[in-house]
Amino acid sequence: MAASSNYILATYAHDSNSSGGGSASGGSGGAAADSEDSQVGGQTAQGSSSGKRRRPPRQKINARERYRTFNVNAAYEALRNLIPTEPINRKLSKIEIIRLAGSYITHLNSTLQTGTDGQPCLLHKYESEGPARRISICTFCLKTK
DNA sequence: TAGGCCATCTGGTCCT
DNA sequence: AGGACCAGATGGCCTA
Repeated sequence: MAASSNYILATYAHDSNSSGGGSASGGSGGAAADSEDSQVGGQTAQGSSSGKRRRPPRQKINARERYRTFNVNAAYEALRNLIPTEPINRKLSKIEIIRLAGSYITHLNSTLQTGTDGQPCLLHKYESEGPARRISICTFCLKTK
């Protein structure tokens, strides 16, 4: 990740102050990289009789979007670092990060409410709802210490 | 090989 | 007008 972050910052800086040229397409990735596609007119263009309608150049916009995505990923990483897992460096997908963060917050809240760290979620649910109709298992309650 | 996950591009919309 | 944000499309990588 570190390498790619440098890459993103570099390409963002580059694309921001240069207008032309370099294809910024990194290794992976999808659609037509910042190419001449940013000037479309031509053949399939809608209508215009005199042809050659130029779209605004996309390089700068694409670079901004990459930089924005980079920041989003940095936030995911920061959030991920707050979630205890076993093993500690286990790879989590983005959706897992969000879901686990939610249940971890719930777990911490239950710990605060009950004043115990021994299966607080179960206890909290019991205290607030009476005898539970459904037993829900909290991942973080099950963790061995 | 199918499915999940991800990065990137792109066009649209909203905001400053 | 330009930037931020978002969602859809696309294609690559990885794993079961």
